[in-house]
Amino acid sequence: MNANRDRRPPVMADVATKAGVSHQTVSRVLNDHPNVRAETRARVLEAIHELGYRRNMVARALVTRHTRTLGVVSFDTTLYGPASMVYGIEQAARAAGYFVSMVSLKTIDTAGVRDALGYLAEQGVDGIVVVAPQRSAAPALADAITDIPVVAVEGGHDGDVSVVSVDQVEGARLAVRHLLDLGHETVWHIAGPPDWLEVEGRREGWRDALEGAGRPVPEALPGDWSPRSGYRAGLRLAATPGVTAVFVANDQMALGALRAFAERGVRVPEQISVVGFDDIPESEFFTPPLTTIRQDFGAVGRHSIEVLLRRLGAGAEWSRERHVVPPRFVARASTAPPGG
Amino acid sequence: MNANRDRRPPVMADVATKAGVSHQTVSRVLNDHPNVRAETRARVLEAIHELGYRRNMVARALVTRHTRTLGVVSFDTTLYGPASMVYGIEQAARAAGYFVSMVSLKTIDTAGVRDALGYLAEQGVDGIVVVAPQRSAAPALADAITDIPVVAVEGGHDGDVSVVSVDQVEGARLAVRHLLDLGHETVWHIAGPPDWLEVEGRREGWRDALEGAGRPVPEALPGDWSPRSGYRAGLRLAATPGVTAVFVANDQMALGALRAFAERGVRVPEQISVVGFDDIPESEFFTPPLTTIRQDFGAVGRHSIEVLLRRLGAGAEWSRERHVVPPRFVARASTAPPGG
DNA sequence: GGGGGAGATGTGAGCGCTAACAAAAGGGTA
DNA sequence: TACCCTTTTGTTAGCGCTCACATCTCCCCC
Repeated sequence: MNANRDRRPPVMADVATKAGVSHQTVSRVLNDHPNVRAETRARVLEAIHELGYRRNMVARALVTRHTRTLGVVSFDTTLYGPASMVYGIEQAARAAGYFVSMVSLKTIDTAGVRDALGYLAEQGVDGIVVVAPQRSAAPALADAITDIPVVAVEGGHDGDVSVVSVDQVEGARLAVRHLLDLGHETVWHIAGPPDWLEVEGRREGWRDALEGAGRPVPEALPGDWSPRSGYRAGLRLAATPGVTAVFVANDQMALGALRAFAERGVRVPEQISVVGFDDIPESEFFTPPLTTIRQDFGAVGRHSIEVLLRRLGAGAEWSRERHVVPPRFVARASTAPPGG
Repeated sequence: MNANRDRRPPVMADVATKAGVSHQTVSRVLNDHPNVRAETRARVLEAIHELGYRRNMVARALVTRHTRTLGVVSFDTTLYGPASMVYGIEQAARAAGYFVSMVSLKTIDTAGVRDALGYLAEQGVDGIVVVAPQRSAAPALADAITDIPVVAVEGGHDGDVSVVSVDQVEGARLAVRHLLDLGHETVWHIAGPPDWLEVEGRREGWRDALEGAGRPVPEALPGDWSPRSGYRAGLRLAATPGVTAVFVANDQMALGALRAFAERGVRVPEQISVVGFDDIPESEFFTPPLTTIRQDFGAVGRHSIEVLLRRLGAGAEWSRERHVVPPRFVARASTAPPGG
C-alpha cells in the first residue's frame, strides 16, 4: 500500500507518471483548475493517494512568490492578553487559509522587533502582525521592511502601519464613571508598567473621566501587571485614609489588591470598591467577583487579519487603517456605593 | 541610499554583480564558508548592505531540503498550561536557530491533529511538537507522517513518537501525601475533563496515595478545568459532611472551589484544606493563597526541543525517548491540619 | 464538410538558491 | 624551474513547482 519506501518523498512528476499525464495536469488538479476532465482528475487523485504524495509548498512558494504564511511577533505570550490576541490572530489567519509563524519576544525593544521582522521577511511571510503594546516597539515598526505589509495590534500609530486596538481610554472611562455614578468622591488608580500604550490609555481615560466630573485626581500607584505589584499597591491604599474606590489597570493586579485589602481587614466592596481591566476567566471567581472591563481579544485578532489581508489584496493602493474595538463594562460584586 | 526602488527585491545575482564576484561567492559569504578572502568578503557584505539584500530562505529551503522551521500543534493556547508550553517551546526553538509555525486547535480530535500534521508537512517543517494532552490525539500521532520527526508533549506513548511530560502521578501523590501528613483522614478530588491524560494521571496519583495509606477513596467530582466547574464542585463538597481536604486538578477550579466555600461560610484552611495543581501566577494571591503543585513548563518546552533536535541530527538510527519532568510541591496557606 | 473556437493536455523555461565540480591563483619544496 | 598542493573563485546543474504558451481534440454550425 505505501510505495514510499524510497529515500525521497514522491514529487509531482511521480504522480504524473503513475497517472499517465503530465506534471502540469497534476498541478492543475491540485490547484482546482477548471479545465481538467473529471476522469483525468480522478486518475490523478488516485495516484496522489496511492503514492501518499504531498505537495511541496516550498517549491510552490518559490515561484508564486508568496507563502500563505503570516508572521506574528508578540511579547510574552504567557500573559493572558497577548496569549488571547495571538490565539485570535492564529484562528482568523487559518480560517483565511494562512499559516502563522510565531516569534515571541522576551522583551520588546527596538532591536528585538527589528530582528524579528527581518527574520520573518527572510522566511518570506506575506504579511506580519505585530502585537506591540509597548511604546519602544514603535520606532522599529516605523522603518519596518517596506515591502511587507505590517499591522500593529495595540501599537502606536507611527509610520505606514495600520493599527487595530481596543479603546483603552474609553474602557477606563467606563470604569471610572461607574464608580463615580455609585457616588464615590474620586477614584484611585493602580497603573501598569510605564512604556505600555495600554497603560497610558487607561491612565488617560481615568484622569479624563475624573477631570470631566470635576473631581480631584490622586496620584497613580505604580504596578507591573503582576499580582504581586497589585498587592503592594493595595497595601499602600489600605493604609491611605479616604480611599473608597480603585480602578486597577488589569485583573491580575486587582487580585493582588483584593488580597492586600483582605489581609488588612478592608472589606470589598463595603469599604473599598475595585474595578479591574481585561476580564480574565478567573475574575468572576475572585473574592469578591471582580467588576471589570472586558476586552474582546478575539475580535482584535480577527480585525487585524482582515486589515492585513485587505492590504495584501490591495497591492499598491492601500491606505493606513485604524480599527478600534470597543471595550465592555462587566458588573460584578466588587463595587458598591461608598460606605457599603 | 536605497537602490531597491525597483519592483522586485534584490537577489543574490544583483549582489554578485555589484561586488564584482560570482553569485556563488556571495552564497559562501552568507554561509560563512571559510575559504573566502577577507577583502572579498568585505566587498560582498558592503554590496549586501547597500542593496538591502535579504536572502530568500524559500529558495534556500528548496535545495537544502530543510526549512529550519518546526511545527507546533497545540490545543487552546488561551489556557495557562498550553500557553506556557508553547512559549517554552518557541523560546527553545529560536535559541536553537529554528522558527516555529503554529497551529492552535479548538478541539483535539483525531482528524484535527491529522490535518494539522498534514499542513505542517506540506510546509516542509523539519520536525513537529504536538502538545497533545488528550487521549484522542494519540491515534493521529500513531500513524503520523513517517518521514517527519514528531515529539509529543503531555501525550500518550503510542507509535514512534517520543514523549516529554510532567510527572502528573507524582504531582498528585505529593499533594495527597501532604494532606494526609497534616492528619486528614482522606482527601476528596475535583477532577478535570475526561479524556485528558493529565486528568488520568492526577486521578491515579490521588487514588494511589490514598490506597497506599489505606484510606477510603471518595468518588471524584467532575470538572472541566474552568473556575465555574470548580465552583459547582465546591458547592457540592460544602454540602457534604465530613469533607476536610480536597485535591483539585488545577488552580482555576481550585479558585472556583475557594469561592464556593467562601459563599457557604466554610473557612479555608480551618474547615477544609485545598491543594491545586499548576501554580499559575495568580495562585499566590488567592484567598487564601493556594497550596499547589508547580509544573515547570519552560523545562518541558526545552526538553521537547532537545529531543526533537537530537532526533533531527540522528537521521535514521534514533530511538523513542521518554522524558519526565518532576513537579514541585508549593506550600501556601490553603492547607492546615483538620479542625483548624 | 470544413473552419473556428472552446476545452483538455503537454512543453519549456525559470523562480533564487546551494552542491559539486572545474579552474585559476598562489607558495613551498626538490 | 617544474611540480604539487592548498586556497580562492567561477561554472553548471538542478531542487519541485507554476506560468505562459503550444498543441491537440472534439464538437458545433453555417
